[in-house]
Amino acid sequence: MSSNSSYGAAPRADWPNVRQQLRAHGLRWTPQRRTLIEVLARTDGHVTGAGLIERCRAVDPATIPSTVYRTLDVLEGLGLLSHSHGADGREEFHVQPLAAHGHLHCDSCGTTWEIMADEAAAVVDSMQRSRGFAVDLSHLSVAGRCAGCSPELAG
Amino acid sequence: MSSNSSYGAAPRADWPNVRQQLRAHGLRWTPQRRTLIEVLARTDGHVTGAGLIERCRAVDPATIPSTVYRTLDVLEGLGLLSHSHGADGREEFHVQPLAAHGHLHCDSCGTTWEIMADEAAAVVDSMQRSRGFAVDLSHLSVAGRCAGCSPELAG
DNA sequence: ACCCATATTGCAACAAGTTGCAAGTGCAAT
DNA sequence: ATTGCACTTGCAACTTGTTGCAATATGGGT
Repeated sequence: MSSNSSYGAAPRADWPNVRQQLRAHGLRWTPQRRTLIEVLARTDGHVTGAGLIERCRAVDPATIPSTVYRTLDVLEGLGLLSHSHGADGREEFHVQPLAAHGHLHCDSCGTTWEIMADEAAAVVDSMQRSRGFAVDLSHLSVAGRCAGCSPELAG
Repeated sequence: MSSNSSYGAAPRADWPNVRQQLRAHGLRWTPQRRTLIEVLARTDGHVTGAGLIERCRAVDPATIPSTVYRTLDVLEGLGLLSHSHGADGREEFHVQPLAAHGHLHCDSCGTTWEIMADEAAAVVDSMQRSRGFAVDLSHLSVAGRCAGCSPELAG
């Protein structure tokens, strides 16, 4: 058995206290949730639902998909993570980093970039002004063609 | 130019000539495609893939899902329609109207609005300038909370 | 330590798509 | 009308999620 001492704890979401947060909401701490949280704590950035299930199975082969998806919902409710839909519509979870952000996805090369708040200000402000609509930046996913793949440069 | 009040039975896609367009691309005209196109010609606005299949079955009960999805891909390739992903990630097809546009979806009340080019100019221009990224407006789907559902007004 | 209310789990069925492949068919040339 | 190529179809298996329900387990109270 490998002693899982400090694994280089990252200052991301407050994983060590998830248990308290769950309890504070009348929710429970279960082995299955512990597994998923262990995986999430090691996760850096984006993951798809399927990817998460795969990693959970590495920890506990008995992992059931529906349980993972449901726990993911709960954790999103607690604000520990958010999800959006990639260009193919598949779910993409994002471990809550220091700031909410959207994504830019190139249909041609498949690369994905993050759009931080200042860059997205254009949309956010515009929708807020013209419609009073509050854009959910963490769920924003913009598709198109990146500079490197643009027709002009590609020839 | 913000006077697009007449948005009714406009000269939508050129359905009568789809056959010619297919042929011009070395593609074929089949009964199954004819069925789907017949349905699309009657369709006004947005539809989900499942919804389209359902309508096709009303015309031809023998309709097979994969065939519909594949034909949809072909038609999208011809530029006759486009698709994006709703807030739940499900596919949403859009019969090509007079202009490409994105969508605004309220997570609270579920209403969806169309964002026309001028409104989306903020994002499009911003991404083009800062990253040389060409946003695909027809695939853009922005989620958030509308004015009517905003906490301030609702409380 | 025991109880109990109810949050969760596991399972199976279902829904929306996607994909590989062999059989079928449109259509342009002959 | 016939032929042939390659575009299409139908089918089945698979992927990603979602949902209803009965069985189980968590955690506060005693």
